[in-house]
Amino acid sequence: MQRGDVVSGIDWQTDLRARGYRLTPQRQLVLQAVDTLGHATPEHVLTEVRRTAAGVNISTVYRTLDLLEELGLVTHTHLGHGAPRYHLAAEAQHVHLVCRDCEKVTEPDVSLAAPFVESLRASHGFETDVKHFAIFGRCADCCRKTGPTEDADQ
Amino acid sequence: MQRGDVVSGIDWQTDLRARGYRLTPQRQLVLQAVDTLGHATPEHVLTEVRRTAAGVNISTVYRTLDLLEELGLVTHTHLGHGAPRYHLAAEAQHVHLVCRDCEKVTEPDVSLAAPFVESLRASHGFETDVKHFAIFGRCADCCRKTGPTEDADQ
DNA sequence: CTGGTTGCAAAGAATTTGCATGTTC
DNA sequence: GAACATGCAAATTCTTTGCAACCAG
Repeated sequence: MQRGDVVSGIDWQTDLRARGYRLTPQRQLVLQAVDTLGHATPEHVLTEVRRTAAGVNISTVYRTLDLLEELGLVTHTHLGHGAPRYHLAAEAQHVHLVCRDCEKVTEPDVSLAAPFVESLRASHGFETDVKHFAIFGRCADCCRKTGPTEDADQ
Repeated sequence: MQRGDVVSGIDWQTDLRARGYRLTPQRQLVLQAVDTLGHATPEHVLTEVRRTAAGVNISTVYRTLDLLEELGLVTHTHLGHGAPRYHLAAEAQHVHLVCRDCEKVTEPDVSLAAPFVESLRASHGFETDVKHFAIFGRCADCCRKTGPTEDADQ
């Protein structure tokens, strides 16, 4: 799956209509922006969309993101405090390591979490939604700067 | 460490004063409420505090939670969408499994995540803050009700 | 007494909603 | 042309801030 494949594909447009929704420029642009930006906030998406269509309103972005999520095209992740981050569902196969100091986000492949996901299933019958998964801590760079594990758990 | 030990202890009160802060009824009550309630929102804390002291203001709760966090007495966790949840730092030795359907929170011991934390350290030099860690998915009960893994990753 | 704290009200930031107008099918 | 979408403004929700009155040390 490559960047752009989902957005330009007609599958989702067909599905959209099949459910009684309509295809609008705003919906195409929002989906495009989510694809282009990576984990973007609604505000980011708005800014990107407005580069093409200046009149688009923030409430349309919120409504459209909800719709695209309902259609299964995008998902959101909570990276902490602020606004939720949206990305294409198709490219969500990574976990998010968020540094508490520099706020950098690293995205290792989801397979890294597989043993952990499996242990949760075995011990608690819990089916982990890795797409919604954010992991907080301190990145390697910041560990080096701030000194060793001054506050880390474990 | 038992419930109440931190709140009634004089260590934090000494530390508070040593840093030039003052001991007020509001601060004691907020700390007490955090202890009593478990993972509570600021709004929950306010309600609990007002059972004893009706005049306390929400902004005092926010300010006090920030202060207690700075002192290392409480921490907060993001369980998803809504407001952050506060609990005593001393009793934070668990991870949070949050069910996307029923929103129930299960709190298995932090040791369950130890191998995963270790693998992140080894592969990315990332020091995971297990206290800030929320894991989304579907709990065993909801898996049973809704049918098998209709949407789980992996 | 002196400066840290609080309550109150107003300001912000993020998100949602009502509704008239506009657009897709 | 009818129903769905959008833009706009107002309402919500959550949190922060300015400031005068208050109170802990």
